[in-house]
Amino acid sequence: MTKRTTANWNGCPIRYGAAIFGDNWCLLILRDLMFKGARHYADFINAGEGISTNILATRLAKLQAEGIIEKHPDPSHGKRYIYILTDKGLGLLPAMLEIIDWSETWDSETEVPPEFADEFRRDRLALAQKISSDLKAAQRIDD
Amino acid sequence: MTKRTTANWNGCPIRYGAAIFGDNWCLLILRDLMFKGARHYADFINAGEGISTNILATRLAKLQAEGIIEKHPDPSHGKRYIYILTDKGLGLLPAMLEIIDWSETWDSETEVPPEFADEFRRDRLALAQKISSDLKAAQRIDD
DNA sequence: TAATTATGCTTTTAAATAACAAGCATATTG
DNA sequence: CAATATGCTTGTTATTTAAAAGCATAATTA
Repeated sequence: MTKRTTANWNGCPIRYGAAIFGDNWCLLILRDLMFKGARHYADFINAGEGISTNILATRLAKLQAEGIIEKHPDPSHGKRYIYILTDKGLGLLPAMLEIIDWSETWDSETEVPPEFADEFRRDRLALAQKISSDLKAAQRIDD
Repeated sequence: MTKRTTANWNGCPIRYGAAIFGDNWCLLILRDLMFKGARHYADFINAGEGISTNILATRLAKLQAEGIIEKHPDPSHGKRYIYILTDKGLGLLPAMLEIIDWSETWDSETEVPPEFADEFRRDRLALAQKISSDLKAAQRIDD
C-alpha cells in the first residue's frame, strides 16, 4: 500500500462528506432543494421517488442537525414548514454539479440538457455561484 | 414548487450518481483507491474503517459491474488480485475533490492539509488531472 | 359551525441489509 | 509437507429501512 503524503487524514474529509453524500435519500432531497425548487414536505413526498414519510422525516431531521438545511414555519400557512438550504448546504452545490457532470458523461440515458453541461464546463464556479444566488434570492422572496 | 427549465430530468443525473455516491462504503473504497494507493483486497480491509469481508466483496463486485473499477490477477502473486480505477472511475475524482473541499471548509476537525485545499482552489482541474495521471502511471507500473 | 381535507409527522410491523464469525479453496512460504 | 496468506462464501444475528396505517393540528369548504 503506497503512502501518499496527503494520506494520513484522521479527520477524514471523505468520511465527513459521506455522512451526507453516502446516503441515497439525502442526495435526492438536496437535488430537489437545489434544482427543483422544493420547499415543503409535500414537495419531497411528491418528487416521484417514492420516499416514505418516516424516511423523509428522519432525513430532514438529520440534514437539519448537520446544519445543511433550516426549517421555518411558513408565514402564509400555519401548519406548514419551509425547508431551505443554509450556506453550508449551498456549499454542496459544486459537488452536486460535478456528480451531474459525471453522469452526463457516462450515462447514455442522461437527460441533462447539453447546454447545461456546456455552461458548467465553460466556467464551473460561475454556474455554481449563479445557481447559489438564485436560490438565496428565492429563499428570501417567499419567506 | 417553482419549476426551473433544467428540472425535468428523467434520466436523472443525481439518481445515477447516487448509485455510487449514495453508499458510504463505495465512497470509502474510492477514497482508498484515489488517495491511499489501495490496490489489493487486504488494503481495503486494513484501511481502518472496519469493513466486513462480505460487505467489501459485494461493493467491489458492484463497482466492477458499474464499470468504475477493474479486477486483474496480480502477475507477481498467483491468488491475489489488483483493483484499479477505470476512466469512468477516475472521472469521479473532481466530485471527490469537491467533497474534500467542502469538508475542509465546514469540518472544524478536518485534517486536510491546508496546502492541498489551497492548490485545489487555485486550479481545480489542474489538480484533478495531476492526481489522475499519477494514478494512471502507478496503475501501469506495477501491473 | 360542522364536516372535510391538508399537512407533517409518529408508530407499528415486515422486509432488507449489515455486521460478526466461521469456514474454505487455492497459493505461497518456510 | 505443514503453516500461513489471500480472497472470498456461507451462515447467523442484529440493525436499519420501507410500507402502511394512524394521528394531531390547521385550514378550507358546505
